[in-house]
Formats: sequence, C-alpha cells, structure tokens
Amino acid sequence: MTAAGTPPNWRDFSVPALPPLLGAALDCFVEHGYHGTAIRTVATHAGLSVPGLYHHYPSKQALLVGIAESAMADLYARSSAALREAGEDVEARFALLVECLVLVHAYRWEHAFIAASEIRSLEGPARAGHIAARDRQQKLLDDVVAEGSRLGRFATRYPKDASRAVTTMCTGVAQWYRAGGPLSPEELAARYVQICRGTVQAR
Amino acid sequence: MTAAGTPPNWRDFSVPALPPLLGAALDCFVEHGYHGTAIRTVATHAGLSVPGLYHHYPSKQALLVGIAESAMADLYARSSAALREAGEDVEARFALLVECLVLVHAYRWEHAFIAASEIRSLEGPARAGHIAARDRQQKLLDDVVAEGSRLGRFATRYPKDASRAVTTMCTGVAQWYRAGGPLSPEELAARYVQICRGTVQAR
Amino acid sequence: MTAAGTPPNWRDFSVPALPPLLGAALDCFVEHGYHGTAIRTVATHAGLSVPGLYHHYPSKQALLVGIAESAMADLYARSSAALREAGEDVEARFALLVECLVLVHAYRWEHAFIAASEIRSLEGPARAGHIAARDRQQKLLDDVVAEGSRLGRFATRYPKDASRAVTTMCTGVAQWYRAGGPLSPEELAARYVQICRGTVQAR
Amino acid sequence: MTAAGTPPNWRDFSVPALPPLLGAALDCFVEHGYHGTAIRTVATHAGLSVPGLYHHYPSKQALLVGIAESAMADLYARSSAALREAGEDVEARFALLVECLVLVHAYRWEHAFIAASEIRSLEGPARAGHIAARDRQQKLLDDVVAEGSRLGRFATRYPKDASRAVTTMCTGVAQWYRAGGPLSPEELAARYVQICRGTVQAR
DNA sequence: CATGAATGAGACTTCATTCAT
DNA sequence: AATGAATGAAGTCTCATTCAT
Repeated sequence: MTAAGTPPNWRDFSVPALPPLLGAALDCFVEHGYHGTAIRTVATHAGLSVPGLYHHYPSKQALLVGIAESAMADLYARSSAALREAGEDVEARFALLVECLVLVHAYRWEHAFIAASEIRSLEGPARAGHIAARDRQQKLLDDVVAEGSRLGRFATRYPKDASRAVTTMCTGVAQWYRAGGPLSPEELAARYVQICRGTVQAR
Repeated sequence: MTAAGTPPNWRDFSVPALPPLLGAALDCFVEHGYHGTAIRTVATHAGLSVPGLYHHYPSKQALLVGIAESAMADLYARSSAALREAGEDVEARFALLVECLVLVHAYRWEHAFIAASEIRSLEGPARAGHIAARDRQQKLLDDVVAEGSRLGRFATRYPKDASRAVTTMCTGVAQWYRAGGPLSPEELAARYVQICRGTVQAR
Repeated sequence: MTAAGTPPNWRDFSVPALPPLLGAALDCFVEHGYHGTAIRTVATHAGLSVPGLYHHYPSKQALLVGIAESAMADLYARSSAALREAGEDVEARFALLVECLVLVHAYRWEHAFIAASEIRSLEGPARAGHIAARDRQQKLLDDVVAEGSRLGRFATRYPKDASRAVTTMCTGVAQWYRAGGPLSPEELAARYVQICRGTVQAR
Repeated sequence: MTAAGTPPNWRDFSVPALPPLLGAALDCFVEHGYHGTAIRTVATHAGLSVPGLYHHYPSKQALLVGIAESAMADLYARSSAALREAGEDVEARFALLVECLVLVHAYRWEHAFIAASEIRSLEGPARAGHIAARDRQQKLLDDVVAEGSRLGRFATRYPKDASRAVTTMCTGVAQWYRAGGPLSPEELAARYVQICRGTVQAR
C-alpha cells in the first residue's frame, strides 16, 4: 500500500509527491486555506474546467482527503523504510527517524502544513482516519525513545515528553523552512539529529 | 502600554485574555478556522445579533486582527517581564524565557494556534505587522542563545538552529497540550526547561 | 399657507429655503439619491445624532416628503406672486412666469432636481399629492399660453406642446445651471424669456 | 462599430434596444431607481435566479454601466446618421437632429431617463466616460447652432443658450412622453422641429 | 436631544455543485 | 473532459429604526 509518489529510497524526493490535480489543490490550500479556496481557483490552477475537475474528484472535500491521506502515507512509508535501514541499534533508529522527519518536512512542507492546519476541515470518518494515521506515526518515535530510555541509552527522565518535543520540533520545520535558504534539507537534517540527541540526553 | 489581559505578574493567567466578543470569535476560529467560521456563528456564540456584533467590530477581519495583535502583545509583554525577572545571568534568562513560552502556549493555546495557523488570513498591513511582531518575539530567544553561546555557557555549535528548535518546540505545545491532562502547565514548563537545556547543550 | 422660506418678494432668494435639517437631507439626496443615502449620513451632515434626527422627523421618508412639499409650495407661491405682479397683460404674464421659473430652478436647483428624480421614491399619498402639485403648477403656464393663443398674441399652432416645451426647458435649468458660471440667474432668466418667446411665436 | 440595437436607419426603432437582461434591469431601474432596485428583482424580472444573473453580468453596477453606455452609443449613432443624411445645409442639419433627438427620447425614454437621473450612481471611470459621451453628444447640436448663427441663418443672439435650451427640451421629452398618447413620436418630432426653430430664430 | 447598544430585514455577492451539449 | 448556463444555500455586511440612559 505504498502511496503514489513514495519511491523505494526514503531519501529520494525527486519524484512529484502528488498527481498534478492534487498538487494544484495543495498549492491553493496552502495559500488561502481550505475554506478560503474556491474550487474554481483550483480548476484554473490545474488548467481544467470546473466540470473537468469534478470528473476526477467528486467534491472539494475529496481533494483535501486525497492530500491528507497521501501526506500521511508518504511520511509513514519513508519512516518505516528509515527504521528498516537502521536495523536494531536504538541510537541509529533514533537518528535515521529524525533525519527522515526533517527531510520530509523540509521537502514536503506544504503537505505537512495542510495536514497540520486543516485537520479541522476534514469531515466525518476522514478526520478519524487522519488522526489515527497521525497517532500511528507518532508511535514510531515514541517506541524508539521509550526503548532507548529502557535500555539506558537515553538519559532523559521524561521519554514521552522528549519524544513529543522532538516530533514537534521536526514537524515545525514545515512552518519555517523554505528551499533557497542557507541550508539544504540534508544539512538541516544533520544538525537536527544533533540537536534532538540533546533533547533525549538531557537530565 | 501593557496589553489588555496581561497582568503585572507574567506567571498569572487568571485574568481573561480577551474581551468577551473576541473570546467568542477565538473559540469559533479555533474550531472551524477563519474562513470556515460564519460571522453569524460568532454572534450567536457571543449572545448577540449580527448587527450587534458589527456595532463593536467593523468586520470579520477586525476580529482576527484583534485576536492576533492581542496574542502577540501578551506574549511579548510576558516574555519581557520574565527576562527582567531573570536579570543578567544567561542561563536564568534562558530558563525563564522557556518557562514563559511554555506557560503561555499551554494556558493560551487557542491564541497561539490561531496566531500560527491563520496568518495567511490576515489581510494587508495586518499581516506585515503580525510577522514583524513574530520576528521581534523570536529575537528575544535568539539573543539569549547567541549570548550564551558567545560566553561559552551553551555548548551548541548551531545557536541559531537551536534557538529556532526551542521556539518551535514551545510553540508546538499549543498544538497538543490541553488542560486536564496529567501535567499542569507549570509542571510541563519545568520539564521543557530541562529538555530545552539539552537542545542548546548538545554538541 | 406660504411655505417656510418663501419671502414676500418672489425674486428674493436670500433666505434659506429649508430648515437646516431638511437642507442637510437635500444635499445628501442630491449627491447619492434617496435610496443611496443612509440616514446616518444625513444625521452626521446635520451635526446631529441619529436619534436626534428622529426627534425631528419620524422617518427617512418624512424627510423626502418635507423637501418635496416645500419645493412645490415655494415654486407655486413665487409663481403666483409673479402672475399677480404681471397683472392682466398676457405677454407680461408669460414673461414674468418664465422669469420666475428660471430663477427658481437656477437658485434652487437642488430642490427641483430631487422633486424631479425622486418622485418614484415618494410612498403612498405623498406621491399623489406631489403629482397634483406638479399638475397645478403646470396649469399656470398652460393657462397663460392658451389665453395668449386664444387672443392671437401668440402665434403657435400647438399651445399645449409649446407650453410643455417651455416648462421642460425652464425645469431643465436645474440640471445644468450652477452658480459661478458666466451668467447670473437673472441674466439667464432674461435670455430665457427671449428664447421662450420664440417658442410660442413659432409657426 | 455600430452599437447593439442601433439599426442602419436612424428612424427605425423596431429592433429591441438592449439584450433582454439589460432590458429587465432597465425596467426595474426606471420604476424604483438604481439604489431602490434589488438585484433579486431584476433576476426575477428576467426569469433567472440571482446567480444566474451574475453569470452574465459581474455586478449590479455592470448592469447600469451597460445600460448607460448602450443608451449614449445609440443616441450618438443615430444622431450622426441623421446629420449625414442632412448633408451640408445647416437648417436641414438642425431639423433632422432635432427630429432624431425627439424620436430617440420618445421611443427610448427609459434609457434617457436612467441616463439622466442615475449618473450619480455610476461609479469611478464609468461616470467620467458617461459625462464625456454626453458632452460629445451636446457638441453635435452646439456646432450646428453655432454655424447657423455664424452664417446668419439663425437669428438668435445667444446660440449657446439656445442650443442648450433645445437639448433640454428634447431630452425632457423622456420625462413626460409615453406611447399611447394623442401624438405619435413622429408627429411630436414634427412639432418640436417647429418649436425649436422658434427658439433659435428668436431675437 | 446625545450616547451607545441593539436588531429584523434585507442588501449584494460567492460558492459548491450539476446538467445539457 | 470542455463549455456555458444555471441554482440553492449561505456568506458578509448595511440599513432604518428603537430603546435605555
């Protein structure tokens, strides 16, 4: 169940993340928000007529659902791949997972931005599904930190809080990092691995 | 020039943060977003008719601006007070500032949530003003970390990145912390001071 | 039943035509039309609060009625006075009536403008009354022209049409004449007497 | 660049002057004025829903602009055609132009009525354009009367005033002439040619 | 009469969505 | 899938008017 746009190599962000129509919708939602975006704007942005858009997606909500699901699936797939690559060592697992989180939120900040700010615009079961996906994702890091703590490899007295802090920190990258700055996503990820290590090592 | 709702003691959150009408608007914006909220909903929420609301605020946008400005002013006023209390010692300055950030984002998470997610809904000069206020706020922490780093009291090689990570972490509290959980805001703040110290001490 | 603002001398336009409040309303109606004017605008223009305005006039409609009635009463009173001054000679009667019409529409163009363009905004019996007043006014000139025609002093074969043409011409002054132009109202009136004579003399 | 609704023969008023939707708007504006007309009324009048109307015209103002522009364009086109037909003789030019003015204001009195009474409701550049069109139209008659006066064919000492009086007179037809009266537009036009001749011949 | 607050009704306009072609 | 036309519902905002103080 690999999402469209997730390549086998979790460090590869060269492929477009979304089918073009969802990409257009994503751009609009980022700029004006879900409720602030008219479906006509999305259609124009995608080079389609309005009925043409409805030919592909049955509703505006479906666009948002498509984006949210794809974003969570891509993040989870990449995270899982990173953990597989890390093997059993808990510090490696922590480092690669942080690297993965930063890379995804730097390269795909728009997805993350929408996934974070427009959950409230998801209707019905889609919202529940999204929250479940988010919890499942959070659990990946929680488990690593908990294990590192149990093994005495991480010094923190508050593994749960530290884990949440790390997540928040990496997720927050989507709110300020933009391509073209002084650091590449890879450089930023390297620094964040350092910084986050401090977080779980602090007593 | 103390902002309305900001008491002399920066640790005191017992006073209501906003005039009741802005409070009602804040609730609605948090639940449905700015564009997803009908002004009628706000009016009903505030126990007013629609023109009654317009008697106090000239537009929906004015409600958002009022909230955003009040949020930033309150945060800045409390942060400044915390730094004054801390005196000259850079570690104390860092600790109290982090404590302040966490307290504000735990107690006033709705303000922070809106201030972060609805910047794009601010129109014209209000947006510029908001961004300026955010930068001014960020600079408070940047300066402390830079000074700590210069003095050799903080070990981090990336003071700028660490500072942003700390900000993101504390700001992120608004996205998940809710009253009624296992930790009080004060307890959470204490833990975050620890965790954040790790961030700036990591090499 | 002389209207307020109509002095004994029909050539005298030095007195204000309307009580100040109606004057303010008139200004607004001229600029934006009846339906285009908010009653708050009138109040501000008059230096009153909104309830203050309602203390004097019970409704917006009452303002319009007051203006329309005063305008028609003033015009009729001046016309009657002019005819009295002219005595029995039909050419004198024609000349003085034309002079009077031009003077009124040049000096009080705002009244005439509103009386002509906002009849449709008069509700109920006020509209009927206004139309009756207009017909009564028109009859003054019709009678003069008819008599001149009957006596063979006017050459026109179409006295009714000529009379209407003269009325239209003089009424039309309100649409273009403004104080400050090259001609004073009195000079303009003199010319119009000439021109109108041509109208009723043409065969 | 003939305006829609202006046929090659300037005496022909059998074609509808406006597209049906503008026609409906014109009816409503005539009855209640621009500001007094709800766009819902126009839509109903045209057999459309409100958004259906907006599909064709982007705003209420656009309806007014469309009417005003069409009215002025039609009048100018017919006037120009009448002058072409008249050739060089200045009295013929005067006669045909007056005939044209009367016919237009008798047949299309609604257009003229709105064009005269709702200029103040035109916003921004549309108002300037309308006034320019009106001046251009006025100049047609001004030039004829000035030439006739220069050539000694018209006796009037005040050609400018006489020209304005004629214009006002003919324009005023729109305020009182209605189909179904004792005179056809053509008969009325014939009489007005006589009457107006008197205007420019009077000394 | 000023102030301040309030409101039912209704204004213009936009939106997501649909249907026939 | 594009085009053009259409619409029910709902959006923001304004208006004339009123009442308590």
